[in-house]
Amino acid sequence: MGTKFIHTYVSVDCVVFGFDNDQLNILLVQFDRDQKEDKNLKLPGGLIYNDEDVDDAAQRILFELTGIKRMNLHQFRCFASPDRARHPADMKWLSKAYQPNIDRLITVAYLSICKVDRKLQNISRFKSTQWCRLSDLPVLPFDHNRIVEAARIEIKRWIDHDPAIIFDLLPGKFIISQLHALYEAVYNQSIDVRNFHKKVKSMEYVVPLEEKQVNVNHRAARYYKFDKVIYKKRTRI
Amino acid sequence: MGTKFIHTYVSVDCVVFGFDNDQLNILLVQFDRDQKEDKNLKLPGGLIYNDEDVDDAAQRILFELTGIKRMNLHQFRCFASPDRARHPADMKWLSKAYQPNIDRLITVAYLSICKVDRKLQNISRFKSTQWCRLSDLPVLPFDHNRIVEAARIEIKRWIDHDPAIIFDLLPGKFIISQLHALYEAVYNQSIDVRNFHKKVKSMEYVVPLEEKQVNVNHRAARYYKFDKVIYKKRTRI
DNA sequence: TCAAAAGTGTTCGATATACACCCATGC
DNA sequence: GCATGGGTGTATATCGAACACTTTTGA
Repeated sequence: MGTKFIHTYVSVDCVVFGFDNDQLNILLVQFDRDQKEDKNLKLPGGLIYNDEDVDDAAQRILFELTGIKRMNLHQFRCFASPDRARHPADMKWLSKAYQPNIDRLITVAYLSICKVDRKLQNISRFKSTQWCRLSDLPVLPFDHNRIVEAARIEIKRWIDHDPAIIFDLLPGKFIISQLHALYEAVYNQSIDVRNFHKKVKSMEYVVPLEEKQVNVNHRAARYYKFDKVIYKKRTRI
Repeated sequence: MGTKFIHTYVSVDCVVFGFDNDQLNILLVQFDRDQKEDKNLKLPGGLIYNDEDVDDAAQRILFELTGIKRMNLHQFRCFASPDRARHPADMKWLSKAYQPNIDRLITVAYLSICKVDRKLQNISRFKSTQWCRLSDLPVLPFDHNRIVEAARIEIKRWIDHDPAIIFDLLPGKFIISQLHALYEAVYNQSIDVRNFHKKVKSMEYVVPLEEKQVNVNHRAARYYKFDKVIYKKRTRI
């Protein structure tokens, strides 16, 4: 009976979305699975500790990676295919990074978002972090490509459930066209500009600032900011 | 390093909803954790095997419990608090049911639904299965009460995402008032009868039958059925 | 004829969609 | 003055919410 049941390590993997150049990006980390392979990028993640909840592990890993203490994050799925960690190159990396003979590993996937202009402080064991456009994502190890696909679907549901989180993808001050492009990127469909302006006007928690763009060779756009306090009041009603 | 990372068993737990007497019910199993405790009810679940995906484990456990081959099911959350399996009574039961010294156990929770009038064939190691009204759920072991709470929230999202699954809670032929009561139970709010009839008429996949109630001491209600084929056509457009 | 549940329509407000032109700015 | 992106309003369709009475049946 003792060998019949799975007895396994558990990891968390985080899909951190950012927004830049009218595109959704995700945060990848560089590791050295095999020097011959060109990029060695993967989703940030790691094994959870004894006496650690998975939610806490995800927070910890994101903190180590970005320096951000309490990131907004959202668990969305456990990936546990028996084959997911059996590619030889992946097993080799696991042996080196953790310990030998890990032939199976289940992971709990998290979704998070982060402003791309935020300065990140990487204190993790990964060499470097980098933003990568969702549209030209490389082939990732394990089932990380599948995890990203699932995350793309999940982020819509998350934003539908709590519209405020979309503003975590933008800088503190933003112009309407950025917000517009972001909505288009998240929902992957084009949105009429006039209707979009109307929609934004109806969000009283998106407040216009006095500041406008400078030195642009077209009409300067007004900056807006997201007002958390107004938002919270609203949603309680 | 070897003892730093969690190395654990993994279980699945299933919250199976049924609908009866205008109420949501869930399927519980009886086990014998401790003869002194009165009921010994818990959520159906069990450890996953080596070489088994969690989704497959959930299917297997539900099959053993109900005899149903491919149940409609939906993973919704991993519960992994370090304390969740540390109540002495729970640990005692784990030792007996599986093996000694399980002090930590993470679980992946699934949601499923089942017609309560369906004859269930329990070939699992649990003594018996029984439907229990959600409104008078006993105190359950582990964090099963928390899991049920999370499932109540999740079932709304699931139905919003795929309206067809609500019909899995009803018998093949049903009357509008049953469907009405079901919606009220799931969304936990009262719904105007007239508006509800209108809504049902707009669902062309809910088709009226010739058959009506007999021997009721009030106007006989018409039976309806859910037409899967029409539903699938619709949603593709 | 009474009790009990079935069944039926209209109005209103809010929300989403479709659609095209002028404005400000730097070069 | 022109290229570039910023910003604006109206009309229509759709959807959800509110609201009360008549019908059928068995006892």
